[in-house]
Amino acid sequence: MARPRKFDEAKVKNALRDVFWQHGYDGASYADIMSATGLNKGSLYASFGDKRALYQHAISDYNRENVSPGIAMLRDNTLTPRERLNTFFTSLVNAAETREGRWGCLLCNAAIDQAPFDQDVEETVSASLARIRKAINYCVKDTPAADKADLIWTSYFGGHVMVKAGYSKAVLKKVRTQIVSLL
Amino acid sequence: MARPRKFDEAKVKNALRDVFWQHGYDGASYADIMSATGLNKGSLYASFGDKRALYQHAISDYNRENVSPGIAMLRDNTLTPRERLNTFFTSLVNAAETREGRWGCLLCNAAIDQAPFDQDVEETVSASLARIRKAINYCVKDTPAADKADLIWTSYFGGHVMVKAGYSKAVLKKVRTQIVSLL
DNA sequence: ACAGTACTTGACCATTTGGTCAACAACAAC
DNA sequence: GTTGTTGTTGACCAAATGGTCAAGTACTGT
Repeated sequence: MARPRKFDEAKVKNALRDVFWQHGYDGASYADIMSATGLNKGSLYASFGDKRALYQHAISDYNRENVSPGIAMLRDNTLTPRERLNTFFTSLVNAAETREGRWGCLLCNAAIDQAPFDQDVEETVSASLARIRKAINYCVKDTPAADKADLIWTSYFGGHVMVKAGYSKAVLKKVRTQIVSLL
Repeated sequence: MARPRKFDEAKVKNALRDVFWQHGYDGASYADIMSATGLNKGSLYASFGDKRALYQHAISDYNRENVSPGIAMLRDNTLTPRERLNTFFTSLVNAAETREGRWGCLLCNAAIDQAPFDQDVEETVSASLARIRKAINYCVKDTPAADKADLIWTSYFGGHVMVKAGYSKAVLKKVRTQIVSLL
């Protein structure tokens, strides 16, 4: 059954996600991708397809490893809605002070620089945003903020724009406080 | 005193702003820029500088022509705060259904795809975001939403992410309703 | 040991990228 | 009309881009 793969697929996918997360689609060249994954173009093409396909893999990976845990937390009934929202927006506060944080949110980045030019990306991204929207809705549905779910939702992504713009932790903390005070 | 310029500087700057607004920094090639402005590289270099400088001009133009009027409106005391916020978020609703609207917000786009890699862009963009923040603060300072200004602020930019992701008018209308209901 | 198969490598390709420059053109001052 | 200055043009460049492929390699099954 032929020569086995030399690389760890999960690690390569993580590396792929990180490169695109950090540099965006246009900003990530094959030079970047190759050095991040440790594979060269031939192998990448054989295993995953062209650059667009690599990007899609990156988004899928982000959904699985970064988005889904957040959604699960928002739906975790062992915590109060307030605790859940607080945790959710704390990830934003922390983003403002870590190196990875400055990468922002891959969904947000993809929405802005690729969704208008690639229908597959648009669909994947908006589906994922919709999942988050529903999770927030679920989280606040029995609270005084039940009718403000979409406001909370958009504000989360707006916060990621602020992180990318270089705003400090303090500003994001204010946003978190104001969100939590809704319920 | 020598040969006069053949082009209308204001028109060229508008064209410049639109190209970068629509395609982003990396996405806009000189081919795009030349056909949009009607000038060729030599003239662009002589008049404005390199590509980075062109981008800076685009952001300045956006600030002057697109951001400042909104800020003036938010500070217009002849309107009620509710009217002002409603108008501000209506621009978001309208964005969701026009072609230009799908370009999103240039500040938002610049924050995401260039701010982390270009300190000048970061400074220009975050200064502009700060102006908007102050205007919203001013607008709501004597209302029940006085302590929710930053929430309104981030939510506005989050809304632009949704527009880019392809969300319909209906969703943005919900956000607007929820914002206005804060005061 | 051999053959078959799948993975890996790096050289190679056409195209596009941002950027430069020498030649030319159009005006103002005299 | 001549001169000096500035604007415009398009050919040109090196570097980088995404993508391909023939050759070599490492494993499995027999």
